[in-house]
Amino acid sequence: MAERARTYHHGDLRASLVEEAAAMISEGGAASVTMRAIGSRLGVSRGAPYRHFPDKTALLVAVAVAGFRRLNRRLGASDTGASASSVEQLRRMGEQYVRFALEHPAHYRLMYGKEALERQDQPELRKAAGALLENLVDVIRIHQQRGEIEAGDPRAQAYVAWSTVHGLASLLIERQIDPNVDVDDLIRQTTRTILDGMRDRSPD
Amino acid sequence: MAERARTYHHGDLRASLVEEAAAMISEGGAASVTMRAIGSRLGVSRGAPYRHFPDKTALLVAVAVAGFRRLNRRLGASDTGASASSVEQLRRMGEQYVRFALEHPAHYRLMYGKEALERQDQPELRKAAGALLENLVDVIRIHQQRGEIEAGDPRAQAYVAWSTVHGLASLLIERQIDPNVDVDDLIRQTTRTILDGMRDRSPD
DNA sequence: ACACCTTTGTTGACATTGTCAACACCGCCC
DNA sequence: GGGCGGTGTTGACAATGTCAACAAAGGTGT
Repeated sequence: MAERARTYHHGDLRASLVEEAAAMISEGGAASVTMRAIGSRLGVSRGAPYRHFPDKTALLVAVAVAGFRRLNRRLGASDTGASASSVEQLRRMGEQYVRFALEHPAHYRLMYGKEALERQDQPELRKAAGALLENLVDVIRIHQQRGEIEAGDPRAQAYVAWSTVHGLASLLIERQIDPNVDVDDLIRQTTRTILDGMRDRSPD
Repeated sequence: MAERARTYHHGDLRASLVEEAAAMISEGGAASVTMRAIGSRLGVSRGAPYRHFPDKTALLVAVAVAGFRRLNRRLGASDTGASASSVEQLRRMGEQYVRFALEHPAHYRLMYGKEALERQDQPELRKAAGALLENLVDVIRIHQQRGEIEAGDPRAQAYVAWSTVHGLASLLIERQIDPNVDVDDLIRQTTRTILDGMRDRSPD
C-alpha cells in the first residue's frame, strides 16, 4: 500500500507492469507477453514501459523475482515451527514447492529459464533464488541438530533436496510424466525417498 | 550413410539443417538460431528450410529429438552389463546424465524447454524422452531383482531418480549453484543420496 | 531426345516485435 | 507562473518468421 498512488499519469505503472505481465504469463504463457500487449492492457502505449524498465528482459526479471518471493513466502508459511513429526514437516515443504510450480507453471518456468532472460547475470534474480536456498539450508541445519539428517555440509544437502523438488516440478510442468500417474503419490514418494537418503543412520 | 547424398540440389539438406542448428545452439544459444542465419551458414536461402520443416518449431523439435538420442546412447554405453559394484554402476549412469547436460547446456535446455517449442504436444519428442524413461525403468527393475533397490512400481522409482538428476542438471546449467561448490562432489553426493533413499532395507 | 511433373530452392512481400529518438504533457518547486 | 524533470506518445527502423509466386533441377515415360 505504501507504494500505491504515488506517481503521475498512471499511478505506479511500474508495479502494474509487473503484475500484469505475471498475469499474462499465467494466462497465455511467456510468448504472449509482448511490450505492446502489456501496454495496451494497461491502457498505455507501447513505449511507456521503457520509462520503468530498460528493456523487456528487465521487466521479466522483475516478474521472476516476484515469483521467487511468493514461493519463499509460501514455503515459510509451511514451516510451522516444530509441530509435526519433524521430518514429515520438511517433506511437506518439498510438497509445497512442487505444488507452487504446478499452480503457476509458466511463472515457474520463467523463474528458472535463463534462456528467456538472455545471458548476463541478473543480480536481483540471483539474490531472490539465493534467499530460497538460505532458508532451505537453515531448515536442514535444524534437522541435522535434531539428529534426523545426516551430518555434513548443510549447503550440499540443500542442493540435493532442491535438485530433487525442482527436477520433479520441471518434469511435471513439461509434461514429461505420464498423466496417468497419480501426481500426489509421486510427489509424496519423491520427497520421502530423498529425505530417506538424507537421514542420519549413525548408531544413535 | 544410407541417408546421405540421396537428394537434389544441396544433398540431404534436411540432415544438414538439424546438424547445423544443433551446432549453432551450442555455440550461441537457442536465440542465435534464426532461419536466415542457419540457411546462410549452409549456403542456402532463408526459404529453403521450409521445404523440409513446416516451421522453425519443427526444426527445433528435430534437434531436441537428436539430443535425446545422443543422451540415450551415452547412458546405454555407461551401462556396462553387470561389472561394477552393482549400485555404483547405476550411480555412474546418473553421473553421465548430468555430465551430458553440462557439456551441452543449450542443447539440453532445448530438449526440455516446452516453452521454446510452443504448446502442442510433439509426439516425436515425447517418444524420444519416453525411450529414456523406459531404459531407466529397465535398469531399475534389474536392480530391484537383485534386492538392491526397494520393491515397488519401478516406473515411479524411475521418475524419482530422473527428477533428481534432471533437477541437478538444470540448476547447474542455470547457474543456480554456487560456482565455488565442487561440481564433481555435488554430483556424487546427489546420486548417492537418491540411491540411498531407494535402497532396499527389508530384513534380508 | 523430348516434354512434363515433382521436388527443391529463391525472392519479394508482409505482419509482428523490440527498441530508440523526437516530441508532448503533467505536476511540483521556487 | 515559469521552468524542469519525470512520464507517456508517436513515428521509424531493423530483425525475424512466414507465405506466395517464381525458377531451376532432376527424374520419368514415350
